[in-house]
Amino acid sequence: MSESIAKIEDVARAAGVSIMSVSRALRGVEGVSEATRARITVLAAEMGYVPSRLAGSLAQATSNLVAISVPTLFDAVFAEIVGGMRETLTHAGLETIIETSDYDPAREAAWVERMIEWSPAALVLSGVDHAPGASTRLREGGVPVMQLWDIAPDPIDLNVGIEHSLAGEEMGRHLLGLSYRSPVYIGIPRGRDLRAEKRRAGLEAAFQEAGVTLRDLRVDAAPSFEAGREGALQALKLVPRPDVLYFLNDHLAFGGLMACETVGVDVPGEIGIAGFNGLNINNVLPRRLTTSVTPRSLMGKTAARMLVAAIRGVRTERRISMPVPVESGATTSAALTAKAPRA
Amino acid sequence: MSESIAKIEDVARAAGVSIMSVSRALRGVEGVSEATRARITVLAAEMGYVPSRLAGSLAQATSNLVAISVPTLFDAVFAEIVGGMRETLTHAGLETIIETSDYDPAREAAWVERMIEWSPAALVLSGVDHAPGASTRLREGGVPVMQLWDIAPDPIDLNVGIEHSLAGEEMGRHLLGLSYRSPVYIGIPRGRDLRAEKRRAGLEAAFQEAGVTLRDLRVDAAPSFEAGREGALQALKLVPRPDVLYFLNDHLAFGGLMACETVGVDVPGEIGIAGFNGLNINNVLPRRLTTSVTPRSLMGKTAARMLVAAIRGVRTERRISMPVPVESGATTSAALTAKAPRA
DNA sequence: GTCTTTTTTGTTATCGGTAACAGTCGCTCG
DNA sequence: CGAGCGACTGTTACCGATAACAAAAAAGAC
Repeated sequence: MSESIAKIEDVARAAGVSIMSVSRALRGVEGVSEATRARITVLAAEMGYVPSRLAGSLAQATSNLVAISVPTLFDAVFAEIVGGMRETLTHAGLETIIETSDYDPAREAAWVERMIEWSPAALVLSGVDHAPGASTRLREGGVPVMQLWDIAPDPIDLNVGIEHSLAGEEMGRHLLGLSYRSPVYIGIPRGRDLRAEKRRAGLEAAFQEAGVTLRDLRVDAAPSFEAGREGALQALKLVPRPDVLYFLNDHLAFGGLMACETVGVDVPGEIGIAGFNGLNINNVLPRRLTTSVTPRSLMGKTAARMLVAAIRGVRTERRISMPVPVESGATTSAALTAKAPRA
Repeated sequence: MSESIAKIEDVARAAGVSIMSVSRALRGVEGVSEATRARITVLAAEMGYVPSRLAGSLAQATSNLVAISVPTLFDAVFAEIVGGMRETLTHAGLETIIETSDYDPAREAAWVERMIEWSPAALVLSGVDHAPGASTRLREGGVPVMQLWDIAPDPIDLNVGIEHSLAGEEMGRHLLGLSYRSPVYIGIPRGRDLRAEKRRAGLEAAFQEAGVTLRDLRVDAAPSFEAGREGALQALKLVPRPDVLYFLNDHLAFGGLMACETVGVDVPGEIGIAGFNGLNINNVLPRRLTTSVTPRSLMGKTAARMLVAAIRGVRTERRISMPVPVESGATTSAALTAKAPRA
């Protein structure tokens, strides 16, 4: 009970020293003899002394908080990115505070405002498309900012990610190479997931170059299994019937794959399926998804390292674009005969 | 540039009032005329004034931080629980700070120590089994504590969750009712996921009552799809061959289901499969998993509401145990003939 | 029109630490 | 043997707000 009220002053009095000595001793800062440091450390532990981060951070005008904003945690992708960051950050003595913006730039902007009030050690945003106010605010603040998951032409500060349009393009070329000529993109309504739109655009560009038109199918739902299932069911009814479906991501692709299985459409015999991310669900599927493999954990780890460096005043590279190789699975195939566009 | 240094004093000077008036005006607290409040608000916005939470929280001896510890975010289950909490908490003006303990009580305990330094508004822990030190520390602090996901006989403070042993028991009875007599539990090594162990124990108890012995199969891997796949492959080689597999959770169960499909074992014709959680992946599977449906989002929401009440000094119920109904899917069936134990 | 009340505004002390500077003390060095 | 130096330890002045109380101004009461 007396524990909860022990403050640095009490420890100082008990040890017969000034509070500065206690402060120095407990922080592991130079300027105290080992003898007194030991005495103080023991005493502090005995008294159950808990230093106040609030006071400490206030005095030092900066905290050890790293604020991270992700669209959602339901998606394993962001969980993995955050997971990749955490280890490095925790190791560096940084605390992480997480926000889910639900793909809403306004929410993200509001969060930025709130976070700045905490004098964070750094801010991490997902993507590079922010509400106008947020970017301005971030550029002028002295806080290190990391933009993750996407690549910006002129990042606010630090930037680690992948070129989504390029990933889409490469997948497009890959599918073209497999002779697909009637592709359909299946995603959620325009503007919700901007990175997905970039991939779609890349895919479209690749196909367009070969004179092939990409059709669009939007399902108004959360970007998960069910949306993919729904999208696939609708796509199968399209006339002319598509020969390949490019899903927003692996979750949707999996839902689509299951839908095909349910209604008895052979994959890749009758139709091809491609996703995005290379989730680990792929490791157990009887038929691996064709997908682009994103380096999620590595991305997080790299970003965290850069941040720690930046926080410590060391400036490293500012912008890292990571490759997103296409992984050819068993849900697409070049062996099809009926692949000429029937349009 | 001057923006980043504007402090309450500057706003006060600019508005020609004392800093207390500014403080009151901006916090929406009583004690300022609407006229001056309006003037101050505008001025503060113009000057880009950002109040310091560090200073504010220090002065008020409490912050608006709610610290949440979950084993992992990779598991959609915890993402959903946290998601359920967030909305309510954010709405109440509370910030959430998340830790992943990776199922390690020592890490959780260390985190508790670190978090207390922030004078959080509340602490949320997953499960009810903590390192001895942590519990003590938490009981004596004046901070509201919520234990989530599991039910404790004597919670530290607040407690919302499900009875895992009961969930296991009910599944056991359900499987018994379907005439299964040679069950195998597939999980990760003992002691890693304590809730899973309780479910297993419940299942075992139910079967034991009918004179049936439960066999154990442990896969030393992360509790995900792959572990289930691996476990199922091993289980299929057991002699006598099991007639039903109870997986640690739906992730593993799905991996197991896929493994069976891959090697051509008919489910539920040759073997039954049951999981735990009722994940949404179930909504797209051609063959729905038999599972126990956990109220994850509701659990989070309920917990958040109780916490907000507690933080505001209102005491509500302290302990809520939620039901976990068995959902009979298409991966188990009573129609089997070869279900007599061959042991 | 004077005396209360009530509302609005300001003052002072404090929250729990840390930075920067100022002593102290014991030794080494010339 | 006193100056000079390095290793400790202490003092003072904040960090940027809020609580509690005090004072001044406005609104009512009679």
